[in-house]
Amino acid sequence: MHSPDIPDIVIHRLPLYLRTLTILEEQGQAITSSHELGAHLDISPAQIRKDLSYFGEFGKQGMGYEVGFLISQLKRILHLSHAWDVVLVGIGDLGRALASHSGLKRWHFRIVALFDKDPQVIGQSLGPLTVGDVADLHAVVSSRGIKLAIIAVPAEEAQGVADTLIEAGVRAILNYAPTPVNVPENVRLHSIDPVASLQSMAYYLNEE
Amino acid sequence: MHSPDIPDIVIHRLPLYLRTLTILEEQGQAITSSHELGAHLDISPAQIRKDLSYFGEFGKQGMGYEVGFLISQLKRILHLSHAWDVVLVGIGDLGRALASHSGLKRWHFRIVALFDKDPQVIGQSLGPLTVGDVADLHAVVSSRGIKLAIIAVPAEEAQGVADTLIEAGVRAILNYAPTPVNVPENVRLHSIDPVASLQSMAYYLNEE
DNA sequence: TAGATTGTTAATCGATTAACAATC
DNA sequence: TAGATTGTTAATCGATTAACAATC
Repeated sequence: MHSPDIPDIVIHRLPLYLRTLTILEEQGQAITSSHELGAHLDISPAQIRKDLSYFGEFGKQGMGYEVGFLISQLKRILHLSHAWDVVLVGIGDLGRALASHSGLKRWHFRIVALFDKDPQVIGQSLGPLTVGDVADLHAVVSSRGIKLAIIAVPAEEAQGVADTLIEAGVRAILNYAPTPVNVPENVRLHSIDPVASLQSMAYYLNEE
Repeated sequence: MHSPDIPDIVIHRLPLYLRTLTILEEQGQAITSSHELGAHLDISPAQIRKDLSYFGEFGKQGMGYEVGFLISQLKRILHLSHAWDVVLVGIGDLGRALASHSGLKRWHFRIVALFDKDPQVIGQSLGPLTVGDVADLHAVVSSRGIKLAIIAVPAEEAQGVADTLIEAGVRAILNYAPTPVNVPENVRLHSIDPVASLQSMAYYLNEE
């Protein structure tokens, strides 16, 4: 399918290349170079060329990269050629903000099911969707074959929700709960943790 | 002040240690070990000991680490002994969710000022705060000496807002706008980008 | 052709891990 | 004391960068 030996950090940079290329394309630019991409992203040209070389040859010597072609190749590599269904668990303030996040739709991540455990929240409508009872999470995820999930529940519930999702067939989780979540190694996990980010940034601030 | 040669990736792990230690303390545990911390976080014990050794000696051979002591030391190292004022720019759905984020208060990051450019939003109240006009951003940030900012504006406005913040004295920015933001090297920047995260996770999912 | 830029190799740089003496 | 665990060194591992032949 795909080489399992490509470093994860390389995979993480591909979406950045894709986004910059998309902006260039919207601006009507047909050709770019590793140097130009690197300048936008603060990444060295050599690294960009090396990253791309894991997947093939996409440029022409002396000339650079054709923007539209490289976009199509990156979408193919990242499996972004079709839309992905996503389940969202935890409909608090953050969950609601994510449910209406236009950037997800724009990039063909469709939130197709919402769940919460609070009886006050279950049954509420958000746009076209109705919040389901987390008790039904396993059944819905497995019957619909959903592979991607976003967790926005309190820390205490995150591990349990993750376990249910994985058992139901989810293969990748975006976790907003401020807690470590353990997953088997065949499941991808990204945690988004603004408090941890602020805490590490505080290190670099002088005390007053 | 502090050694500038400590790897950034080490600094990023310290908040994870701090959070796990805090959970252990809440559970009434007085002593822990690099092995136990590592098991919670999926980090090797050797790495935890090495990370801590950049800052001093905090454990006892044969015994481990005193939880409360290590917490206090990590807070000191990360400059978390006092509260930090934070300015939040961009009061959309995500901005509102962040404004009411209890985890920030819990960790003594106080959002003390809100800004937006939309006349419909300016003047609205969120809890104790009123949304200000982004035109006043520079004046408020510089007069209050705010060093930390969260950006939750649309992509097109992120760079301009960042430039204003930095000019007004902000030294670290948590960026939720889905766009690369360039900052001088004496300013810290963390970008939170759920779409990029989902895109890189999609790589690991088989197409169907 | 001359200039530019790719793809790739080898060198460098940096982070992680294994191992163990010190010692509680 | 015996067992356990730290702090640290050296070895290993992996990622980034520099350099350049190939060639558009």
